[in-house]
Amino acid sequence: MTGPLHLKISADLADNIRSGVWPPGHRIPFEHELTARYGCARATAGKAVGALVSAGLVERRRRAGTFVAKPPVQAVVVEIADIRTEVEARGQAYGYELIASRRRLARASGDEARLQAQGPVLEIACRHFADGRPFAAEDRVINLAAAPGIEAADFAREPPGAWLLAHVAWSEAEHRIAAAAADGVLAERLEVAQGHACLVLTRWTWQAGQGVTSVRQTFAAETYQLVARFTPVPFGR
Amino acid sequence: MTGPLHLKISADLADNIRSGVWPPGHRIPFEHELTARYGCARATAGKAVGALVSAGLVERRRRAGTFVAKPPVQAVVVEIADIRTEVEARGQAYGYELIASRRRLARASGDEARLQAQGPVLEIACRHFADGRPFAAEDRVINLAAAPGIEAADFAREPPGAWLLAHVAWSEAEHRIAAAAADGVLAERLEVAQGHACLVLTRWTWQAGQGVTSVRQTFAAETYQLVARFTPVPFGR
DNA sequence: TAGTGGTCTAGACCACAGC
DNA sequence: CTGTGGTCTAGACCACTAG
Repeated sequence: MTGPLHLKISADLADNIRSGVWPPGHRIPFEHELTARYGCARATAGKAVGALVSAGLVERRRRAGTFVAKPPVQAVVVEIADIRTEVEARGQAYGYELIASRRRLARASGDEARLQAQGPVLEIACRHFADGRPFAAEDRVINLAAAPGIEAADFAREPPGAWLLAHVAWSEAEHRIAAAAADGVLAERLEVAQGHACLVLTRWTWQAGQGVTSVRQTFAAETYQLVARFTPVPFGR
Repeated sequence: MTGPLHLKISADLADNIRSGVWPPGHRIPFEHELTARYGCARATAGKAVGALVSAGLVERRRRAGTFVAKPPVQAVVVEIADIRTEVEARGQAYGYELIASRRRLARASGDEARLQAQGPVLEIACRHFADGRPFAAEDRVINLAAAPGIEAADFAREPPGAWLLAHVAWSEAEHRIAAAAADGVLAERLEVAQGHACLVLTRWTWQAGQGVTSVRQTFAAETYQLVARFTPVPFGR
C-alpha cells in the first residue's frame, strides 16, 4: 500500500473489521496508539478513523474509545442513472420521443401535489427507447417559476430531464420505487399487455425549498432493474 | 450557528450552492481565502471543504481551485429496513411463518450462484405478515460454512434475517430491485392473483469475500414501496 | 477525575495541473 | 513556472463521560 498514510491506516483498520477479527462492539486502538504504531501525528490517525466513521464502520464514544459498529444492511446506495446514460451503458442506441406537452396551472392532486407549486406548470409525456424498443415511459410536471429559461427549450428534441440537469442548480430530491400493473395508456406506450408488471420510479425535486419537478418513469419489468452495491468499506486494497 | 467552526464554514458554503448563488461550475473561495475570512487555520478550512467533497457537492482541482459540482441526481440512499422494523414502523403487528427449511448442497444456478458457495447450505422459505395479512414472501439460501452456530437457531420462531444480522459480522452486499409478475407459488403465498405485479428485492451478502446468504423478498405492489430521500447537503441550519 | 475524542493552530513540504 | 490542493506535524485546549 503506497500513497497517503491516512489511507493505509484506514485500510488496515477496515481489514480487521471486514475480516471479522474485530467483531461489532470491539474497541479499536486508541488514536494515540495509532500515532505510536504508525509514527504519525494524531491528526493523521484521527483522519483515518474519521473516514471509517463517515463510512459507518465505527462509532466514537468519548472517554471510552472507538468501537466497531453493527452492520446496517439497510443503508444502500442506489445509482439511479440518467436514462440516456443507462441505455448507452448497455451498448444500446438511445432514442427519445415527445408524446405531449402542454402548459396549465398546477394542481393539488396527484404526484405534483408534493411539489406544492402554484401557478403555471409544464406537463410533459414522453418515451425513451433502447435500440428502437420502448424502454421507459415518462410523465413529468415542471414548475415554470422554478425553471427560468425553460421556454427556450425544445422538448421535441431534448428530454426534459437532460435540460433540467443542465439548467437547474443543486437540489434536494425524494424518490419512490414501486411496482405497478400497467394501465391502458402505459401498456400502449411500453408496448406490453395491460396489467403487465412494471417498475415505477417517482422523483420529486426541490431547489431552495421550491418545487421544481415531479416525474414518474415506468419500465416494463423485464427491461430494467436497479442495482445497488453496498460497499461499506471503500478502503480495500 | 454555534458549534465547530468547520461546520459553520460548510454550512455557509452549502447555502450558497443550494440556493443557486453559486451555480454548477462556479469556483468557490480558495482555502486560503477561507482562512482569511473566518480567521482560521488552513486545516479547518480544508476540513470544511472536504466535507462538501464527501457529500459530492464540490470537486477539487489542483492548481485551479474547488468548483461546484453538477447535481448528480443518480446517487440515492435507499433505506432497506429489516422487514419487522418496517412493519412495526407502520403501526402494524408483525407476524412470521416458516414455510420450509432444508439442508442441501449449494448449486451453481439461480440466485445463489453469485455466492459461489460450495458445500452444504440451508434453504429457507418463509413469510412475513402485517396485521395478519401476507406482507412479504422470502426465499433464502444460507451458506453454512459462513454461518457458524446456525444449527442452534430455530427458524420456526425467528426469521433468518434477524438471526444473521445478530450473528454475522461486517459484510458486503449487493441488491437488485425489480418488478415481476407473481407466479403460482408466489401468488399463493402473498394471497394475490397469478400475474399480479410485485416488487422484488434480491440481496447477496458476503463476509470477507465468502458468500453468506442470498435472499429474495417479494412484496405485492400495493403493500410496499421504497422511499429514498436525497439530501445532498446535511449542512443546513 | 482522568483520559478519551473533538477541535484547532501555525506552520511545513510535496505533487501536479494550469498558466 | 506558480499556486493550488494534499498531506502531515507537534503541539494545544476543550467537552464530555466512563469509572
